[in-house]
Amino acid sequence: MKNVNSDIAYEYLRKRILNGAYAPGQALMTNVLAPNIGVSRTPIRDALRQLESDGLVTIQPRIGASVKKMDLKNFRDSCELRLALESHAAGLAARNRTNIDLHEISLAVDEMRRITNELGETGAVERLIPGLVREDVRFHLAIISAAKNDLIKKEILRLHLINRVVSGPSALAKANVQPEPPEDMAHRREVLTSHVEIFDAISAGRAVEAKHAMERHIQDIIDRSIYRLARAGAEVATRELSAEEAMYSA
Amino acid sequence: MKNVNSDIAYEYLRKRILNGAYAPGQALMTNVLAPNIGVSRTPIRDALRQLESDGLVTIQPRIGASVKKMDLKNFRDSCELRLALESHAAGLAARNRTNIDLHEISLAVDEMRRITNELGETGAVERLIPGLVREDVRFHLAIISAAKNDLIKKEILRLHLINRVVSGPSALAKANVQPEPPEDMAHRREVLTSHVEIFDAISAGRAVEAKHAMERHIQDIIDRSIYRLARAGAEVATRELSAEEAMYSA
DNA sequence: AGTCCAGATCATGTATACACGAAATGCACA
DNA sequence: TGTGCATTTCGTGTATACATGATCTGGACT
Repeated sequence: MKNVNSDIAYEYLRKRILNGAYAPGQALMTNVLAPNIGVSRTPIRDALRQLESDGLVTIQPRIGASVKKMDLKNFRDSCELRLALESHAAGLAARNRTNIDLHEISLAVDEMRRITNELGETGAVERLIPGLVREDVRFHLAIISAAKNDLIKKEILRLHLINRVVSGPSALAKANVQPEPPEDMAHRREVLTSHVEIFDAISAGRAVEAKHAMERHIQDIIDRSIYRLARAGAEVATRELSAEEAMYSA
Repeated sequence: MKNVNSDIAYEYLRKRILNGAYAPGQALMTNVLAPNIGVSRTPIRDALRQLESDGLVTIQPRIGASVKKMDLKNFRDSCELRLALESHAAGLAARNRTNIDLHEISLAVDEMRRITNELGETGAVERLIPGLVREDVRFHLAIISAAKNDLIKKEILRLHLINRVVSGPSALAKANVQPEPPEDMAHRREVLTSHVEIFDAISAGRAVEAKHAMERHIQDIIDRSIYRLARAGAEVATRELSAEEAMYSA
C-alpha cells in the first residue's frame, strides 16, 4: 500500500485475517475496527477495499465487509491459477534468467538439500521445518523474479506467496490438519528432486522442460494439499476454510 | 463495483481513460474531478483505487493518481500474462465444458465464419469488422467461461477483455495504427482456422491440444500486435501508449 | 547568472458529521 | 403462538473540514 494510516489498517487487518483471529465470514465493521486500530473509518475502508482485491475480504454494498470464506471450489480455482502462472513463469525464467538469478535459485536449492539431509539424519522436525519452508519460498520467489515479468510476479504474490511468508503457523493446526506427517520424508526428497530438475532446466535454458517440470511439481503440491484437506475430515471441509488456511496449506 | 457514487466515478474515469480522453501520465486530481463528475472526493478516491488495481491508473502516495503509462515492456508483460491465463483456460475448458458451453463456442465460430466469408466476397470492411470483433470476443469469453474457474476468468477479464468490449475505436486510429491493412484477409482466415482448431480440441476433450492451439493462436495475435506497433513507427513507441491503446491493439 | 532556502500554495490523506438503507426489534393482530 | 408490519437502531456511503506533506515561487546570497 502507500499511505501510512491505510497501511497500518491494512497490515493490522491482513495479519489478523491470516492468522485466523477473525473467523471466516466474520463481519468487519469499520466503526468497531476504527477505535481498535486507532485510525478513522476512512483508511479502514481503503484497507478493506485493498483486501478485497487481494481476495481476503468480501464487500457487499450497504452491507459491509467480511472475511472471505473459501470453499473447496475456490481453493481448487486458486490452485489452478497458481499452476498456470508459476509454470508459465518457469518457462519465462528459462529464457530470461541472468546468472545472478541462477545463482540465487541454486542457493535456495543447495540450502534446501542441506536441510533435507540433516532432517533425514536427525529427524529434528520442529527445528528444521521453518528453514525448509523458507527455502521453498525462496526458490519459487527466485524463479518468479527470474522470469522478468512484473505483472505475473505481482499476480502470483497476490495469490499466496506473501501469505505463506507472513502467515506463520496460524490456524492450520487448529483445523487438525497435520502439516508434517512423519512419513513425509520421502515426499521431502521428491520435492528436492523436483526443485533440482526445475533448476537444471532453467539453467540450461530449456523453457518447455522447465515449464512442465514446474507444472508437475505444483500439481503434486496441490494434490497433496487437497488430499490432506480431505483426510483432515468433514469438519474442515464443512466449516469452510479461511482464505489463509487454504493458502497456507498450498 | 458496488456503491452507486463510486460506480459513477469509476465508470466515468474508466471510459475516459479507455477512449483516450486523458493522456497517458496525466494527473487525475480528485479536487478537479469532483465538480466535473458531480460527486465528492471520497468516491473518486475509491474509484481511483479500483482503477489502480485494474492496472489503468498509478497512485503515488502524497503525489496523486495519474493515467498509467504503458511502455513496450509492460505491454509484452501483459501479453505474456494473457497467454498464460487463456491457454490454461483453454485446457480447463476441454475438461470442464458442458454441452451448453460447447454450443455457445460453436455459435461464435459459425458466426465468425459467416462474416469472414461475407467479408471475403464483399470486402465491406467498415460494415463487417465490428461483428468480427464481437464474435472474436464472444469466442474467447465462451471458452473462459467453459473453463469453470471464476478466479482465472476474473483475472483475464480484468486484464483486457472488458477493455476490448467497452473501449470502442478510440485512440488506436489517432496513433496512426492501421487496424485493418487490406492484406489481412489471409490473416482473418487464419484466425478462423485457429478458432476451429481450438473448438475441435475442446469439443473432443483434448486438453493439451486445446491449450497448445490457444497458445499458438494468442502468440500469433501478440506477434501481430507488436509488429504493427513497431511498424506504426517511432512516434507511437516513444510517445508511449495509454493502457487502453495497448490493450485494444491486442 | 546560478543556487539555495523560506514562505506560500495546493493536493492529498484523514477525521468527522450527515443521510440513506438495511436489518432487528417489538407490537398488533390472527 | 405465529405472522406481518411499523419503528428503531445501526452501519454504511457521502460530503466536507482540517492537517500534513509536496511542489512552486521568489528573493537573497555566492
